[in-house]
Amino acid sequence: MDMAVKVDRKAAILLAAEKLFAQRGYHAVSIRHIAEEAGVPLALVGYYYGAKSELFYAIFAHWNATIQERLAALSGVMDQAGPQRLEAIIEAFIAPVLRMRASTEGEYYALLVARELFNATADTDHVLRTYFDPLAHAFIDALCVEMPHASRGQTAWCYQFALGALLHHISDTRIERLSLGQSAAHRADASAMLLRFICGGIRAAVPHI
Amino acid sequence: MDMAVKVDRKAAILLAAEKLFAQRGYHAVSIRHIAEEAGVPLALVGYYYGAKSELFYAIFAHWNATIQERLAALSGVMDQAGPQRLEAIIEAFIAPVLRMRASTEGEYYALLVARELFNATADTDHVLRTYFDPLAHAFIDALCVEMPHASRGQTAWCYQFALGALLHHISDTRIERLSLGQSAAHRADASAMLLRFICGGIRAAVPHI
DNA sequence: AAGATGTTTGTACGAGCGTTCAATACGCTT
DNA sequence: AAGCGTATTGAACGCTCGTACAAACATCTT
Repeated sequence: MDMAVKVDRKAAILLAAEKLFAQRGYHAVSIRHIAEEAGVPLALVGYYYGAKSELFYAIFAHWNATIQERLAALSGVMDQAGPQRLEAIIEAFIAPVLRMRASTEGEYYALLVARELFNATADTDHVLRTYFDPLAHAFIDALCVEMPHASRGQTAWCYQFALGALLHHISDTRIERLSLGQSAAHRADASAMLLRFICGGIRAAVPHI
Repeated sequence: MDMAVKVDRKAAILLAAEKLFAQRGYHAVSIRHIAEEAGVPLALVGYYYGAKSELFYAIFAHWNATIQERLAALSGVMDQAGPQRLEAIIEAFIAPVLRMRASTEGEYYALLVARELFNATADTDHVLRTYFDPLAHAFIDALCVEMPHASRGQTAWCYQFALGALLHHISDTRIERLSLGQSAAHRADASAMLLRFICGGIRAAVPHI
């Protein structure tokens, strides 16, 4: 007669870890804090995920499918050529991230990625290399195909510039007060602006033929 | 007869804190670690700087003069108009940071700023508002003057995109392996590329008249 | 010589950390 | 009912953390 649904406590722990790691950073969050957020006893965290670092890795392993989707979307774009293909490539680069950031399920994962991709330390280097280097290489490859006159060094720089703009946009908390409250009217346009910013930036950064 | 020079241990502590905070993040660094890096006993850190958070604040207070210099350089640029003034504004925005990142004195401070400006948490919010919001407002103001057809919301977005590209470039550690070793030949051009990227991005992001 | 002022140090405290483990409760097949 | 593998729990371990403090030392004025 208990109306309470059987909740997946293992998933609740992962979700709580995602949220807290994203908000405060790995080292600022304790396992006790995660357990409290998830509503489970302390020892259950270790029971399911082992050490704290393994819990951290489990978050990225859990979302790995979304990276595969992004790779698939990119190769779909590269199958056909066209005058606006750079826009399509960048769209495939930023749209899934922005969508995830706006969703309730992936909100904190997107924030966490922005955090950890940006501040690469010795701890997070493994995650970066395993999950995100392939993605980066795929997009840089695409840029090289799209702009044959550019060297890989140049396209790699462009990718990093674009990634920086995207990630900072993802984890931004200042736009409201920097725009003196006038950004709310344009928030819906932010994705389109970012797309134009990155494409225009790339075209201006690489010397034309 | 001691040949050892009298070293400024207070400065050594600040320098060590700068380096370690920049490399590993505030919460991952202990005061004992800082003391060891500076070559002083543990208690001396607290004697000079008080609590750990105050040591953190002291770093930004110490470098505050460089922010004033950046503000002065910007207002110097805004004094005269011209067709390439956007380039001059962005140059005033990124050049001091890149120069500082390349120097031996300011290397870790630049890294630390990139870290903490990006990952704004409750801890660092005070630093962000006190030292870097005025700088951001000044550059957004300049962008509004340069592009009167754009709203402040739009220029604020542009500023954030540009800041993201700059900060990620500052703290980048992946470019070497992402470019398959071909970036070294272009590293000297990185500043110029970033300048063109940001200016081209801004011009493409905001609708023309 | 004596004292005052600022530096330096070893040490200790309480709190919180990650991790472990034996003990218990549960859900299922036999 | 008994057995068994999984889930769950409270308690404890050893350790490191930030911070405080009194004692020792240096330097300089009186």
